[in-house]
Amino acid sequence: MTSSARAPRGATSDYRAIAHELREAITAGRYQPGDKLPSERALAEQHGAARNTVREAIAALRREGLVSAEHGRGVFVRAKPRWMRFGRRRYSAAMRATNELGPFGAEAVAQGRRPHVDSRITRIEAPAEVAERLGIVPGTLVVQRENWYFADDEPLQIGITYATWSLVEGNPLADSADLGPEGIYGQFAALGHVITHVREEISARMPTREEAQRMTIPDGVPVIDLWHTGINADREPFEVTRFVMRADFAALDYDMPVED
Amino acid sequence: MTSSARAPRGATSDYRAIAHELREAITAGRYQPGDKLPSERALAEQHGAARNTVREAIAALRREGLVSAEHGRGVFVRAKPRWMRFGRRRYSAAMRATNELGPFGAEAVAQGRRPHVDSRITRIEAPAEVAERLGIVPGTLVVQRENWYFADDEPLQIGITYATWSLVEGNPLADSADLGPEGIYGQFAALGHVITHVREEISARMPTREEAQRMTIPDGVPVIDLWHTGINADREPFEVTRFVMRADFAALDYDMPVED
DNA sequence: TAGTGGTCTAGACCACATC
DNA sequence: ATGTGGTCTAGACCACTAC
Repeated sequence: MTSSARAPRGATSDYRAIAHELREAITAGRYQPGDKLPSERALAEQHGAARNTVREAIAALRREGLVSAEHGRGVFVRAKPRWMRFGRRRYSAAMRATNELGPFGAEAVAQGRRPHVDSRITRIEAPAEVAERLGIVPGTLVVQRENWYFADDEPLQIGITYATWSLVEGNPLADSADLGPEGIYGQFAALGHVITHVREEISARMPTREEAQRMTIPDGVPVIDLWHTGINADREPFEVTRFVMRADFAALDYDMPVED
Repeated sequence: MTSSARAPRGATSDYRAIAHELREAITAGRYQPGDKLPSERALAEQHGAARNTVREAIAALRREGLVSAEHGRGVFVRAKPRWMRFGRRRYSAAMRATNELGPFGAEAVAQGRRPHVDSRITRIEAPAEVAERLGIVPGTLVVQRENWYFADDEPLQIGITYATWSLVEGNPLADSADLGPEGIYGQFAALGHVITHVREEISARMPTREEAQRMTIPDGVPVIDLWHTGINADREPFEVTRFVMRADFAALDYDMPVED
């Protein structure tokens, strides 16, 4: 690599070559998930490069989500996580009746992880994005139920549910974390809103700085940003939930008829 | 910033402060989409920092997708793109009958962009991921129809469709880019497979290095990775398509009944 | 030719993890 | 105390764009 200052660059570069070598070693299995890479200083010496150049290579691998740096410990090969899959059936009555943990808990347990949900319930004025989907005027009072979903104490997903205050007032939906065995859709059903359709608007993006911090999202991992609207038998929306999920553990799996 | 070498770091750092200032200027509108930021050297002088430190700040903004660097020209504020939305109805008979452009073309035209599709049709042995979804043995001959979708000559999406060779042999599906006015599902219908259900498996991830190059994906933009399976009236899968879409322009929008 | 971003060097000190 | 990654400096040359 000492030739780099003289040789033409462009198609290639030292840091790319180093990244390529490490990437290949990882995909070939010479470094296993969880393994520690040599230190930046060691790699620099091995390649006859400056430490900054090695850092460029590692930065590239981090962007790709292949490795993860831990301050003071080292750079580690990321494990390929198993995915939790969420689908249409999570809203069905059958799911509600048979499953006390909810779809998140069920998925987590199936993967041998310990689920745990934190809730924070407040009353706010509906933001535009919520009002639009609920068909109400922005500023109308709504309940906001913010749920953080953890697996083994690692926050993997946030879901913030909104419904008009006038609908939920007096119901556990308005102030209680415990919604009983039939969960959120059981309570809405008791209020006369049986979920029959859902609308799911899905996009993906990089996490905001705040999301990355609060959810401890590793480098190079996008989030799935999902707006979910619950719709009743009269085709009226009665509930909106925004999910933000780490894309490296979550996937969506829908099967649906082409026509209604 | 000259104090940085002496002041404790941790909660903050020079490059973070510079990134913060630029980020705020962008979100406040002092830099508009398309505007050029000051050069790295100018920013370094303004902040009394080394150029590398400014580059760290810009790297952070690039990861967030806020700015885009162009070699030899400068660093520019990225425009917030409008999204194309793809939903369930793209598979409906009504859509097929009324729309010659297909869902991609329709969306592009609606946004005032010029659509264009490149196709490459080959015959291959089914990869495991395809075979699994089609319910066939890996290695079975399948047609592979690789479509590149462009808007204003910018590649935004790839869709690779697979179907068993024995099914499509002799049909335009086997070798022709032109599938007639009713498109791909019209041809499958003619072969006795009317699409009645779809399964859509959705995940998001950073693009591979190759995808980023071939699709010219800017920094900090993830892709939506979608496996679509077409299912006929007998509940048999007959077609699989893998879509890879730039997440900064594509979104998915499904509405569906909770029960069949 | 001038100005831009891209890459690289050879150091330095700080903050964190581990023993 | 040692080793790790995190941040920073003050330079240098290369590659690309625009004039």
